[in-house]
Amino acid sequence: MPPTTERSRTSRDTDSISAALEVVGDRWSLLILRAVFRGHHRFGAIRDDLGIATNLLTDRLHALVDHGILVRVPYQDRPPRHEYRLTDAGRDLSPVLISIMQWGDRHRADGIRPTVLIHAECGAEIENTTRCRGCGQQVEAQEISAAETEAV
Amino acid sequence: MPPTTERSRTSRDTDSISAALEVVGDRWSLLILRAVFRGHHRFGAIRDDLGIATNLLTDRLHALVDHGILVRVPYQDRPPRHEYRLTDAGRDLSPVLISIMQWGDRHRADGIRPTVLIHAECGAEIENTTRCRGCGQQVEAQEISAAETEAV
DNA sequence: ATAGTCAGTTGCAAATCGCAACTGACCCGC
DNA sequence: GCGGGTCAGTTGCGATTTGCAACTGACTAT
Repeated sequence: MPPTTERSRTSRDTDSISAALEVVGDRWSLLILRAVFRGHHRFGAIRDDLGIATNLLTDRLHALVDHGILVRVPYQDRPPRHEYRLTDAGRDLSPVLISIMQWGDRHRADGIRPTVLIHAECGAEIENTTRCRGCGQQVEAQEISAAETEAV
Repeated sequence: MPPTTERSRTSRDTDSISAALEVVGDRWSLLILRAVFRGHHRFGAIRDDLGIATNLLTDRLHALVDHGILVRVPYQDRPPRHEYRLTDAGRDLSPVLISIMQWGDRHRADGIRPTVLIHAECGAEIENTTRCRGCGQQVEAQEISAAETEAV
């Protein structure tokens, strides 16, 4: 007999998008990570970059550390101070940030000029794409289906 | 004289990531879009897929329509009923969803098997990558810098 | 007439957010 | 050794947003 819960099971409980959004799906976490990607590693620098209330910043930083996205590394002893650095899992979020940025540039850019990312090693432009491993083509949402469910 | 505001300007006000997150940066919007991508186009279907409270679903759907991500199209007259379909801007969010999904599969998958997306036309696997337009290499976060700011 | 579906409203309690003020450990100049 | 400044937070509290549950209104089906 399958386990019976009070409420019927929804796909919210069982998939990786929801699991990811539990960690970075609030109003600040991705912005904090963006700040860290940009080189703001200290409490005050992130606060100044974002204008976030300090109690929220404290909470979010701790949560991101707990979830293994940031690490807190000391940079001086007296007084004890630390900075926040990305873990591998944190760095792996860069495609999320970049795809959001690209969408914003395309569909929300009201006079803001798009951010251009550069590959440090060769100076060319970086882009995020969703493509087919087989034919190499960039694919549109309509052409996507899932192995088990219907799409995405 | 430049316009003076009460609080100093932060990067939160001026970039496309924040602009995008204003639209899809809450706890439900991306999950709703995922449901629509999966083929749930009607109020009840989305509600059942997500287990979301109906007042919130009403709000979010209206907001997504207002922001041009969904359209409300009638599918019957008596009683008047509509379904929610993706606009081009909405479909362009698929890379965001896919990159989040891939991250979740890599870093949050506790026994959940990863979702595999298939290119309908050729049957091969779809993946989201961040790569350099010049050298074609897939790039890591460390290798990225921005044209004007420091990174991402 | 009665029940059921669908797409919401409405009311209200609980959780979260955001501002502002405050703390505590320390450094620096004098 | 005292006042002023920095840094990284806490604490208090009102405002906003969520989440649950009950209810409504337009219809269909039996």
